[in-house]
Amino acid sequence: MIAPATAATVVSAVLGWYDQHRRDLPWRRPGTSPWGVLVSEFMLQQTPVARVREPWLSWLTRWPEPAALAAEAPGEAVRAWGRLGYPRRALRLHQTAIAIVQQHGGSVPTERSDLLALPGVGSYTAAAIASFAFGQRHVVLDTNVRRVLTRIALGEEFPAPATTRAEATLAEGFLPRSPERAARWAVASMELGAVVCSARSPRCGDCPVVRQCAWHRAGRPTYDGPPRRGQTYEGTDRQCRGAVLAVLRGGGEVPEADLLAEWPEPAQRTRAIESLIADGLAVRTGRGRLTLP
DNA sequence: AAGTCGTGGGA
DNA sequence: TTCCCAAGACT
Repeated sequence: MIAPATAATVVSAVLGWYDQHRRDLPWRRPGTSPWGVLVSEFMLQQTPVARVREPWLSWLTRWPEPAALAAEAPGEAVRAWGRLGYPRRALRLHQTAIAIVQQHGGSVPTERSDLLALPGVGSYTAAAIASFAFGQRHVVLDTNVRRVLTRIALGEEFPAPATTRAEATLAEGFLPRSPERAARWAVASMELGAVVCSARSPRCGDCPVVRQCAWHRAGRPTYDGPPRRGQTYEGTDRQCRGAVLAVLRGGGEVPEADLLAEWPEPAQRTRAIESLIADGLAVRTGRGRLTLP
């Protein structure tokens, strides 16, 4: 835990820092719709900010509201997703647009429980949308905030692999009472983690709360917890799926036999195609051809 | 609850 | 060059 007075000091300092140093991101512009916020949150799941900027702008131009996307074939969403990665997110975003139209009259729901029920919206994303789009008071615990709080309050370099309840409790200890301030704290603490308190090379010299940071005070000890899971990619099914989908994104129907015919592992190629179909990211048309859904 | 799911860039 | 990891969700 952390002393309430200390938490309040940290919040004030971080809010002040945010006012001065916040990045100008398109989805933070005043006037961004809840739909715009929702789309940004989908795109930002595991994808860096820099790569989301352009796709977000064109996405919102093409589909300025949920109904516009809902009216499209899912494959259009997958194609427009481009190389953002994890294309199932595009599918889920499309499904979410449909759910918003069918169950919420075309407007992004404001209740956290309703947001949570949308496909592709988990604990973090629901809280983020409710906070950023509707100014509500929620614990918004993403990878940035987890790292910031772990360093400040626990004195460790990295949080545990999985979010614990103790961590959520810790985060609640920082959450300001007023919704307006809580919502600002949510973005601000995320921004601090993204820009200053980064995973690789934290810029403690620029940090507004170095003096309150247990990790810094302890001499920035190196992480000694359980091994952080690596993400080997070369040679995996994911790589193969990505290659298949890249071809399908090119458009048209592709003869399955020609699709990645040169792939070194035929079994893996077959597995990738079947799993993409199972996921709804590809469909077989007549005569053994594959296309986007 | 540990694995799976893309892709690219900075250190 | 290689490695690490980035506003997670889902099973």
